[in-house]
Amino acid sequence: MGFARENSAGYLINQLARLFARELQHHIQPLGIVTGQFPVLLALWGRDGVTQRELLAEIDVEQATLANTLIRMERDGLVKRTKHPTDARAQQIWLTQKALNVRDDAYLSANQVNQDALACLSDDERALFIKLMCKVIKNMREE
Amino acid sequence: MGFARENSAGYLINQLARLFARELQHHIQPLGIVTGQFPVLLALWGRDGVTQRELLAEIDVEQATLANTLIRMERDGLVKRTKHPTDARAQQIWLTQKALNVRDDAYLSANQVNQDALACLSDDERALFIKLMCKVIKNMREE
DNA sequence: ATAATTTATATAGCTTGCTATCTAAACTTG
DNA sequence: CAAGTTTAGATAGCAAGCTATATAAATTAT
Repeated sequence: MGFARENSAGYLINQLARLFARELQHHIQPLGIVTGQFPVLLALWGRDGVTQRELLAEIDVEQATLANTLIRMERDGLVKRTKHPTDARAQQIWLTQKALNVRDDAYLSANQVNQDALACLSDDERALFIKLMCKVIKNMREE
Repeated sequence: MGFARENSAGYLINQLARLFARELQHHIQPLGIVTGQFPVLLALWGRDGVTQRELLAEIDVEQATLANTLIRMERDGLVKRTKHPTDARAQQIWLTQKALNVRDDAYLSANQVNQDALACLSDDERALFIKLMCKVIKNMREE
């Protein structure tokens, strides 16, 4: 019995995730945003004015992680929060102009990173790679 | 121009990495080890008594990350460090009996997690998935 | 042999993620 | 309506990663 890193899905995925994160970081740093803010921005670019809970439903992180990310995003001038009109516990989260301004460049960056990373694959391989990842994610979520 | 999370390699890989880490965490927690220690243990189970620099050469993290991981491993009774006989700057890193004892169970855990995660794939798909990941990693390392 | 450089490791300070727990408001229910 | 429960968010505290910088020993070069 042994364990070979080069054939361990978990090991490889960890490597990949860090390589992607680093690459994206380099691309979006000039925009004044960081990787952890990306999924939040994606959701809010779709629709803002939502509560933290509604936002959470669209993002695959724990509530505490999102809460902390929002604190940093507010600090960085990416979102503003207002009291919810009817629920005193809740808040509404709004994008600032700064966050709206970087939207297109952020999309471009993310697409570029994905494209460069997968440039070594054929079209078929790329599609298959995505498909396999989705399959495994689904499987692991069900476990 | 848009951006679809479900088709973004980076997004999916981040998801996957977190799912794998969480799963492995659950499996190895009873052994008294945590995920970040795994690569270090793998290397040291192969050969211990090495310096931090030699260890670093086998592990894909930054020097500072390894240094901090070693501090926690020492705290957790997994490694001991002795002065290097001829180089006063360096140290030699040794596994404790505790670390040696969990080796087989740790291998089993990691293999189990990989197997469960990829259980939804056929043998061909599994092999291909691993191959594609290696290819992309290699590509990203070269960039 | 001294000065300059490189090497081995540590430390500071940050982000992103996690679990667990707290507070306060809003519901539910007897 | 008061008591109990659920919900919305915040907070504490940790791990694992990063970059940047510090320190001290070793090596190289003058």
